Amino acid sequence: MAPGTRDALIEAAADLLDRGGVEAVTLRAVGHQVGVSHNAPYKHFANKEALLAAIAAREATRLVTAPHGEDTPEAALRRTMHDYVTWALEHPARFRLVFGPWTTESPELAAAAHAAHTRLIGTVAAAQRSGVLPTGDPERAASLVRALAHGAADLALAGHLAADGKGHADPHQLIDDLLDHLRTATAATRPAHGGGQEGR
Amino acid sequence: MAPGTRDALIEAAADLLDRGGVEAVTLRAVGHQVGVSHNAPYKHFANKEALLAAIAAREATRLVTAPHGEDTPEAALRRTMHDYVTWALEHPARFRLVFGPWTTESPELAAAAHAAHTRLIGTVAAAQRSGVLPTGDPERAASLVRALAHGAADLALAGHLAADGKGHADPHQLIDDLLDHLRTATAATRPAHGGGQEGR
DNA sequence: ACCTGAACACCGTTCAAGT
DNA sequence: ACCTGAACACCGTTCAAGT
Repeated sequence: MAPGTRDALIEAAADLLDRGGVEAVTLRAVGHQVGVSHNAPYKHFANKEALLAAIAAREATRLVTAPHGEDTPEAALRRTMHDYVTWALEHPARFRLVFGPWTTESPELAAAAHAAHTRLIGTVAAAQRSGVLPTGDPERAASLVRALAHGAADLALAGHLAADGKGHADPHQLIDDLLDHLRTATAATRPAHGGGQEGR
Repeated sequence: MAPGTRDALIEAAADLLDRGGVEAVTLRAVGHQVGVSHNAPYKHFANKEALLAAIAAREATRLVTAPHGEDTPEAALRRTMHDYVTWALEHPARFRLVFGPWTTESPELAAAAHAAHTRLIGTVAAAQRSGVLPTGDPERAASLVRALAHGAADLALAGHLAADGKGHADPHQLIDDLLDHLRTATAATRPAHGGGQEGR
């Protein structure tokens, strides 16, 4: 498998990223941690941004590859969104790297993001069919749910959510609030035929 | 009024920020644009972050100070959220500065943010009373609406919303979608008594 | 009270060499 | 094919002076 200094560079950079944020990942520190000179990375990546993009691609691929237990459509959607903010809160720097603006075009990163997007649309479409999400373009509904989770996570990370420290607006609560309201709205516009799924 | 090089520094920094993002605002460039040495800013700000915080505070104050026309509660809420994303899309760097993580404590910035938060809660509470938003803690409902607008703006700025270029998920559309759904959900849980407000 | 010039430590990036 | 050392341009920040 060869020594694989390229993987070692990514690993070291990800470690520095988790430990001190994106400002802590410097080519000199990365090289030092791997035991290599500070410009050795240029033999494996075009520049620093390409290295960061490689971290983002690795992380995004892992997220998409992670197994999803089989649940009812609504539970699957809820868990997907909760997992999203849980991951964001645990790994702020990775979150910003993957879902922030991309300065470098990375085919793997784009592919992973597209796969995640496609899977979410499928989950949303299933939830729509089971009557817990309003009908309409599944992509549009997916964007709605995704935008809320993203905004809740981003505001929480920035410290702009719980204004009075009373825990008034936990990101997880906001996700449940949204899905509850959407289910209520869906039930209202549907011709009442029993009350939807009560499958446990 | 004195020459006011402090204000000139803020103005120049904001100009550089709009033009080339936060990475373009360098103390040397700021000083040069004002016609002063590159360490003159240290006579007015503790460091670079304090200068950026001053920009954020000025911007946040302007946002809160901006006049709000008098509308029906629902229209006021809708306009507030649309204005939020319009501003974010027009001034991405300012948006990230004001609503991103604060690295420096700025009393003015905190005060402006608190004022904006308080006003939004008032708008939300009025919308709740008029029956277009679900009842419950106004702060919680405000956070829901705010998180969606923030997430939609942030994803759009990062280029992660319109996946297929078909304009499937415009941030403004998502805001209207959310408020439409919330109104529907509210009408459903309310004892029907005519259909809510049709006040013009 | 405000500003300057030189200096320091730290970056990303390039390049001529080395194996 | 991969790596090194020196060098360059650019940062934020500090400090001894100047007025």
